[in-house]
Amino acid sequence: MPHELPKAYEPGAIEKRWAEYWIAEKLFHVETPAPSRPGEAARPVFTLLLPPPNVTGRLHMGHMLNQTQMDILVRWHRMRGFITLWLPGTDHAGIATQMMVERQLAKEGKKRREMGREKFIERVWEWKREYGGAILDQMKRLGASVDWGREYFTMDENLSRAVREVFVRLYEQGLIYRGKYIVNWCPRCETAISDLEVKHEDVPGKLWEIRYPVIGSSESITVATTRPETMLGDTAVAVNAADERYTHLHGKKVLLPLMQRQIPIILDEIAKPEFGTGAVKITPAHDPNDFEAGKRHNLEQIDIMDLHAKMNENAGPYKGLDRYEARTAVLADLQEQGFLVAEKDYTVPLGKCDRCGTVVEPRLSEQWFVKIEPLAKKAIRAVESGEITIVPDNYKQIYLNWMYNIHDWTISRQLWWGHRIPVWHCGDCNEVIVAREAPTSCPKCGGAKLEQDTDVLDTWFSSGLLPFTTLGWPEKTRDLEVFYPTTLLITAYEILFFWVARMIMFGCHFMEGHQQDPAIKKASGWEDKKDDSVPFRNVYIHALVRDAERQKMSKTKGNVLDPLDIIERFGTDATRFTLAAMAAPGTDIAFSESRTDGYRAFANKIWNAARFMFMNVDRIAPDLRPAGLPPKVGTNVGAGASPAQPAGIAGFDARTLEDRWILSRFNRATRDVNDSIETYRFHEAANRIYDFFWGDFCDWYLELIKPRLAETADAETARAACANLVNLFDAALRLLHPVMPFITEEIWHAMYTGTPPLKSIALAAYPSADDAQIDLAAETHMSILQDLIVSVRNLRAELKVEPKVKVPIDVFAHEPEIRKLLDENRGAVERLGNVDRLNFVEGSLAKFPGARSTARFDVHVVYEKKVDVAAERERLQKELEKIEKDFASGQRQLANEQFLAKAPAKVVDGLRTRAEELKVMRQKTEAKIKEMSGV
RNA sequence: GGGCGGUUAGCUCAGCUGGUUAGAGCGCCUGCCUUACAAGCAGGAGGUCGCAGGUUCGAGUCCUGCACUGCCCA
Repeated sequence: MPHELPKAYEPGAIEKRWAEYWIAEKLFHVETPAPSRPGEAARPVFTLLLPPPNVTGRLHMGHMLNQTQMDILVRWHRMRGFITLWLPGTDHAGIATQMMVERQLAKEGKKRREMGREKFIERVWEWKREYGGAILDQMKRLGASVDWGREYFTMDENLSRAVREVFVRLYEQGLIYRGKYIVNWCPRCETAISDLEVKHEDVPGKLWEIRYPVIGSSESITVATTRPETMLGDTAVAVNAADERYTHLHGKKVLLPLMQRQIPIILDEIAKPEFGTGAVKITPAHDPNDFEAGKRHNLEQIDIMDLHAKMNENAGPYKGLDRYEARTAVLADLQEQGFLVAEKDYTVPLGKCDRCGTVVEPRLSEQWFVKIEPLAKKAIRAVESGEITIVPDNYKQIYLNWMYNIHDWTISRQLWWGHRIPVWHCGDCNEVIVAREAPTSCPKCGGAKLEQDTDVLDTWFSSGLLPFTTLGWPEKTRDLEVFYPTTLLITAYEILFFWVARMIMFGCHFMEGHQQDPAIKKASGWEDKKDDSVPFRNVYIHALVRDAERQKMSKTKGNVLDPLDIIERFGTDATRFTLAAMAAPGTDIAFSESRTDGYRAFANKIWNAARFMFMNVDRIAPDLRPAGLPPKVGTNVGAGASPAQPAGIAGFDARTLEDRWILSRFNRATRDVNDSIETYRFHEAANRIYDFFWGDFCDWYLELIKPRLAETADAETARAACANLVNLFDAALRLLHPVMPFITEEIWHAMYTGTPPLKSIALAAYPSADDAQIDLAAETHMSILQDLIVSVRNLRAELKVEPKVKVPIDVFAHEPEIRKLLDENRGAVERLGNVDRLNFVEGSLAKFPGARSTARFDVHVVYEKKVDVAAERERLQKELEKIEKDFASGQRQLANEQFLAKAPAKVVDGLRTRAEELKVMRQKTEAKIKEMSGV
């Protein structure tokens, strides 16, 4: 069957088709492996949890980068014979989802509270069923080779049960408590949020100084504040005991303006003498520091706002005003009554809700907290001891710093959508009942008036459990034995604390004592790890994707790139390749479409190389198939498959210089690519493949073997060359597959004309390097040959030889070996240099105009047209200067005894060789300049 | 205020543990529709590696200071 491939690569149709095929064939589904039988070797395991995107989310460039990197590693491991499990799922995203549905309701003129909790939640589920799969559908377009059969959602019943189990256990262990504290409150979302969900921002604002009259004195104390409205809730003024300005006022009281409340002057460290007037107002119910100070001094806590941040009855005449209206009113009244001393410009730090941008209000409220220190301790140890590795390693220090300074975690949210806290309150005796399942009566008083806590848990509370709950915890499952700890987590820096740190804390706590199946652990290379409680062995933090101007992408700036749009225009493979090629660890990616365009061209290049191959196969050997495919290497189903695979390229018959050369280059590239992927150096892997495929394979190898494939070549030669081409191409496709899965799949299937030995190239073996196929001599020789051809082309351009005119060349090579090499490959020189005939001469050609020299040869293009003497001399002069400079610096080093004594022999030898070459070059260049000056 | 990064070609970026001649893509210039590919081919120009010191036989790479710049935390 002849191969009919369109002239240009069109990714759209091909990619969609394969994405669907992979899912329909369940290629990436992993059955739980049974315990290995005695004598049977266990297969290594690679497990990866997909950071669950929000159900409300749409795919963005960050997801795409993340998933590209994960997919590269996953496909690479799978092709290397690992049992490779990649677990996909979505996160219920409490606040975001609730907001989304509320917005939808608002359009219908409905409100959440009028609707009632149950109906609202039902509505959210409806929403989820309808739209919740959107982001996963988008993922499918990326080709992510996840196990769709194991897809999870954080609100699934089994995961929810695990959440309750965790809550109850932590409570029983004294690690969850309830209390009235100052928390970050979002008045728009009407819920408490954790420290991490507050984004700090410095904005220009004012600092007001307010005078508080001292009772029984004509004096006043002036305090400074950026939030004058909170004075309504002041219950003290603090001064520093060491501040002599106020010594005489110790023990006195002030009269709070507007409220006419007598409040004490207290002595507390919170007042810093060097700051402002040295006196500060204390509002325990509206500021976290004041809250602490209030506790120290047993001050009254006067809450002056409601949950919408509007003034309540405690704010007296200001009741009903929103906090900013109240500020204006308070300032006006203070001014009028003569208490406002000054107003100064000031930079005010503001905390905003991460979700909705509303300014967060510190609010006194009753919340549930996780006592974090005991959990943090284990999580610190796991990273410090190296049981978990974080790459790049500067994030290790960032993680540890944060962990050392961690605060208790507010886990309750005043939302309806989420895991409802498994706590019931007895209406009769106020007993608090913490239970896995809803109790029917109060264990204390027997009453049946039980009401479940109205709060839900922070979404991160449940996602922090995923590494083990997705594998069946709290049951002791075989999945946990096999796949836990997961191998790797790849995620963005942004959620290092939100998610990564919490997974580590929960994992180390709840999986303490867990042991991975020893045979699998050993096979996977984790023998030296002691702790199997960790949620993952490695963490790789990937970079941020920015726009081409290095700006962070944001909706407000309008510079957000939609990956699907990019994919539409350039293809998924090209987009993946771009992200891979730009993903140097630790560096943000300035995504540029011109790069993607370049890699689309790369895909097209591959496509056309394939067309060339098929054109020849169809004519020369239609029955030809790649050789040496080992059976079922990457198959994911059960055990039995062997990761053993032949290294190098099977069935490659290296007959000529270019054969030996390309085989060597391929093995070298393979070795580098494997090393790079192993160490998350995706950019190196991508660039290495690119250079090999385009620079070596297409630019040189294909051109060099054309004569062997030509119609005039003899059948046996042609068939052998064709076989090499096919085997090499097959190996190159496998090498590239993890980065560009679609085009490689398409061509690979075409190579088998629709009847491949495996369902997918994704299940074929990944190439590994065979050192025996690395051939230094071939690489050196080839590089001399390339030098000669390039020199000839260069001279032709310089002499302005008509493109179609073939010219004779003279070549001088003083080494017989080089002469032999060039003689044997004269055909290549003649064809690729557009040379009429290559003649060897006995003397140096360096002095001729229209000649080029290297240390190994001189070449002269015989052409009547005169060179531009002035230009040529200028060029040579420049070249000579460079040679002199290099030579001089080399000589200086070689004359230095310290250098000879201390530098490694390899470096010294290299320099000596180089010096010899430079000497020759200098001589030749000088001769030529001299000759030209004489003309 | 504390911490972490960045500064290399016109643009966007590589350059790992210091070691021979600092690379790529895009852009630019010149010439080519050479029967796989004009999304291509061939050739070319373009860099005092932010500045100043220091360590070293040797520094784009390590150290110190400075300048500019970005991010995170409080």
